[in-house]
Amino acid sequence: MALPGMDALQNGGGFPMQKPRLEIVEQPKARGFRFRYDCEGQSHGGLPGENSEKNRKQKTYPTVRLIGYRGRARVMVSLVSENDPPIPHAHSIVGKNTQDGRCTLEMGPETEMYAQFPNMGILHVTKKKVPEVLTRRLIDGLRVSRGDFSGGDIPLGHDELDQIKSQATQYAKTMNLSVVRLCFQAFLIDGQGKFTIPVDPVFSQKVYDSKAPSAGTLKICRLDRTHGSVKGGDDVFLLCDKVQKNDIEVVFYEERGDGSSNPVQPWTAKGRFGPNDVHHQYAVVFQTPPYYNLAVERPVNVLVALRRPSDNEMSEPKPFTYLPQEFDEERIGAKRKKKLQHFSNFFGDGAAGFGGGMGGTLGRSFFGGGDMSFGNLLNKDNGGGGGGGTSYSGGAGGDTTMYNQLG
Amino acid sequence: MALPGMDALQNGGGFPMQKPRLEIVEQPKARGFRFRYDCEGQSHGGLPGENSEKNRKQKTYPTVRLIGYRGRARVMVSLVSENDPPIPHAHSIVGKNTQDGRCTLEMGPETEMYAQFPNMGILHVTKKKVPEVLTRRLIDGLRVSRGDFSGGDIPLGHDELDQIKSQATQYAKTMNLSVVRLCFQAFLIDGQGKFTIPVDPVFSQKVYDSKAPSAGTLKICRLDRTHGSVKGGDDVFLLCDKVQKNDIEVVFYEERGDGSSNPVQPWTAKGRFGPNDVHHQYAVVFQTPPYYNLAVERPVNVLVALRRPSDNEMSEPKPFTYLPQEFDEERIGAKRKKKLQHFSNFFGDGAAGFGGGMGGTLGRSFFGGGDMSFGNLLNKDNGGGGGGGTSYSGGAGGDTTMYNQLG
DNA sequence: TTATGGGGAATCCCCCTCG
DNA sequence: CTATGGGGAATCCCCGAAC
Repeated sequence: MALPGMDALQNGGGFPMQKPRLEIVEQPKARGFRFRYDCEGQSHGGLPGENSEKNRKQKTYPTVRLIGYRGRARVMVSLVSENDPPIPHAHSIVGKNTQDGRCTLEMGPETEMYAQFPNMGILHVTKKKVPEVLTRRLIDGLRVSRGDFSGGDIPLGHDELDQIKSQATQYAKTMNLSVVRLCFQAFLIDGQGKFTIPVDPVFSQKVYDSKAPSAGTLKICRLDRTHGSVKGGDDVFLLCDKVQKNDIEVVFYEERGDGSSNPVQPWTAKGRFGPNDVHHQYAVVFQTPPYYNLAVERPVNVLVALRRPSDNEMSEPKPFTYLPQEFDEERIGAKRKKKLQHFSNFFGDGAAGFGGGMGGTLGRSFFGGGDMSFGNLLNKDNGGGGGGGTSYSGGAGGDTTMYNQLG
Repeated sequence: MALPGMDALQNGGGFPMQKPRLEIVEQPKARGFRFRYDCEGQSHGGLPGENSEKNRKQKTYPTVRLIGYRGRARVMVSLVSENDPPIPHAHSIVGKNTQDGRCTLEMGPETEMYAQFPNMGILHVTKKKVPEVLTRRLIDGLRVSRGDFSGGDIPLGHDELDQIKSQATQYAKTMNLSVVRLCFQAFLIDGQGKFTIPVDPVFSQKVYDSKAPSAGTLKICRLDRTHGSVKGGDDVFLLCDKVQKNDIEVVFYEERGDGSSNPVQPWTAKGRFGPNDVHHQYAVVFQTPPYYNLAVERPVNVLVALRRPSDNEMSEPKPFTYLPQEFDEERIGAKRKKKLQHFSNFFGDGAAGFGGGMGGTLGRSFFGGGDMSFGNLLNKDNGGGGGGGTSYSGGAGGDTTMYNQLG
């Protein structure tokens, strides 16, 4: 009788042997999920799948499928850095079937070689503990790379330990704690009934901590007016979810509903405001940009949305209507003015604003090639600067001189 | 030669002996000063005096004066609980001349028996450390009460220590960390040149941590309109400093400038909104209340302010102008309506679906164009149609049940 | 009730501005 | 540059609706 693994690898026999591989059939939802600190307790909901329906049913969860193999296998999910090469992330996966920050499930023919991961919470490690946790992760990785699946400690020389610690400290400095990717690794069962035969890992799309100021979901909650002159310059108060004053824009654009493949670049323009018009991260006071065609004779429906330059995220749009100039003038024309003069001494005040912008990036290098073996972890090459050396710069140099739009 | 203390106590001799007492000649400023955590470092400015001018010079600081005595004395300031009986507060005074949370200065004839305390910072202890700090304070107090001014440890029995700890734990439970009072204690010099003769302590008014959500200074930063109909019901977007949604009101009132002693209770009314109209603590969307006299024929200037019911604090007011009804009607009258018909196909059905919940009634909301002389006087009209009954429900099903005012 | 979600309090960090 | 101030990030706590 053939070993189960080999049998499966031959795909039932007859076909040329196909290398088993993991496929992500449901990505984790990129935005809207909140990483939780240890102190918050667990059970605040699991990371949903990309196609999860927010409101009612239709909950989905990250799911992988093993292709080119039929038999027992174990799938392990862990967290890795947002950028390649993937390095273990300091955050942990918590919830059912988790241990040491990873979540492990078994799959087999009875699950059609699918593995779905509901109930994965992401535990947000505190900044202070990042080096400590990373050290542990590196040691774990090293052990596994040596073929030791025991989960126990492994003997490390002083040099090795020091090296790992310094490496962890290095990683800690640049690790972005508001983004992770899921790393799925499968192990096929071997002749001794142990899951030791590794399949190449696959990495999910990025998952952003919804509580992070730089990654939260953009949302326009309220607008104090939904109509304005084609000439622009109307003040609008916009209430929103948390934004950052140097990384937010108000975008006006026209919907192109006349054909899904319309090649015409639609009109867009930015509301005009400065960092000081962003009120405590929750409101923006801006002036409407002019519509591109001042001569329209009928109201024009366009859309307004928030946009975050640093990652190009956009909010759901809200409708806005541009009113023709003529329309305008009729209202504020001669007759009106006469009336107003009458009371003119009672009024007089207003507001204005400016603009700003910024960004941030990340880069890193480590973890041999694209594969997850930690083997070269301790090799000589980690001192050399050759290669990725950029560090996170988000937040520093504010900018009060650049206008989002000057008119 | 008489002892200096006794001499002084007799006030130069001749007069009947007057018991020396401390008098607070400059109270600490009650609001606007921020308590700082240890981790924030010191030197963020000292607690100012009540009459300190915010902007430029004219800085004042808490000051006491010793009455009924002329000679050397030591004045010690410490923090005590907001309510009587005063118990030592867990926060500390930090800065110059401070030790163990207290600030000590000497005074004498050369200072006219005044002592001014500039540069007192208030160190905000963390919640976790409150019991520990209070224990220390109680022990210190006990030592002093035993006449031991050494500052060292004193022998305590097990029972005593336990008692103190339990007392401290008790206090810790109810201590309000966002309010303190200053406790001024003077000690006159004795025959041995030591400051051991106590004078009755005096307590300042309450000092509130400006960073505490329940005690911060109320401030209206921006209003999206400063004019509305005497009939009320106009939507106003108000941007403010941090408020709490269940402890905030928008108050309209008329200034009574016709005599400082006018006994007439002036008109006041409250803006109408629910907790859900308080946007993340930094904005309030409310409807104007009607003016008491709907028949006025000229605009009326009133004031709007934020008010916190829990402590009756009010913000600086902003002006608001009520416009006569007639004024209103002229603008939205028959002539206008005709014009609208012209564009009616752009709205109505489209408007409803399109609007996505922004402001219910579209009828008048077209007329948003900038009226030059009136600013945005007539722009914000979505509350208009429904006789004030409509609540703003932008997007997310606002709370329409609890109103500050239903009128 | 226990998952699930979310607002905001308590704590901490760091920037700008004004001499 | 420190003194003085202030915004907001990181961490933590807890409530109210949905099961």
